[in-house]
Amino acid sequence: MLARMGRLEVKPEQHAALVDGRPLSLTVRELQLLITLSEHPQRIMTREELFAEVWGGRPRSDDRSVDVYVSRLRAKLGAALPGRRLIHTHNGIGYRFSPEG
Amino acid sequence: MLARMGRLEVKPEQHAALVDGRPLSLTVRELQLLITLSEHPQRIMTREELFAEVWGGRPRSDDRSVDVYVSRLRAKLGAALPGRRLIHTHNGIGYRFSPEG
DNA sequence: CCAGCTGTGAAAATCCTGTGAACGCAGGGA
DNA sequence: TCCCTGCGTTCACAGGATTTTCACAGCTGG
Repeated sequence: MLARMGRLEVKPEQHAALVDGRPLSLTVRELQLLITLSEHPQRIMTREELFAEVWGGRPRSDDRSVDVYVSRLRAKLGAALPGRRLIHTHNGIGYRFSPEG
Repeated sequence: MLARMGRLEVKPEQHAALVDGRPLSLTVRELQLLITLSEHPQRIMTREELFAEVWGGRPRSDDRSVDVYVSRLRAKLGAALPGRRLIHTHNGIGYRFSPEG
């Protein structure tokens, strides 16, 4: 379970995510979220699915944790890979990880 | 309930429609409409039928929602599949989804 | 005590939806 | 031919819904 997509590498067993070989400084939650997303490339994942994988259980109906962590993750990915948008929003549904454009 | 027609794939349970494996960015309504149409290929569906499936209930007599969303859907499908017309108009009746030409 | 992580609330930004109206097009009749 | 009519297509917009981002307080480990 190791993934390389372009300049990004995700290594769950090493608790690491690398860009051009350099580790991103992600928190545990951010890394779990990135791992979860990257394990299902091009697939639209609902908030419920993401929450279940990263936090466990079901989110409160008004829980915004997933959104907040997607935002934080985007900020760090965006800093390391300017001009790329790896995580796409699907309004009313959830998020999709797209390693290639 | 999964449908593949040529380069187009409709996956209701994943809230997704793919062209060549890439998700179209459709809104919920657009996707519901595409799902409904694609579940009845080659069949002419009236506005009333489409409205009932996508919006629920009956449309006002002068409601243009179906037409507007067919137009929006065509625009996005046309962008992903140039030169193809998947949704045909049947004047005075409704619309027909035709995956093959 | 300090530094960093976490989740929550709320404001700001963005997107979706339905509606009215304008536009285009084809057919019929004068 | 020209005008009118009916119908479908598309544009524009306002209101509402959803997402993004920020700030903050609690917590933890050093």
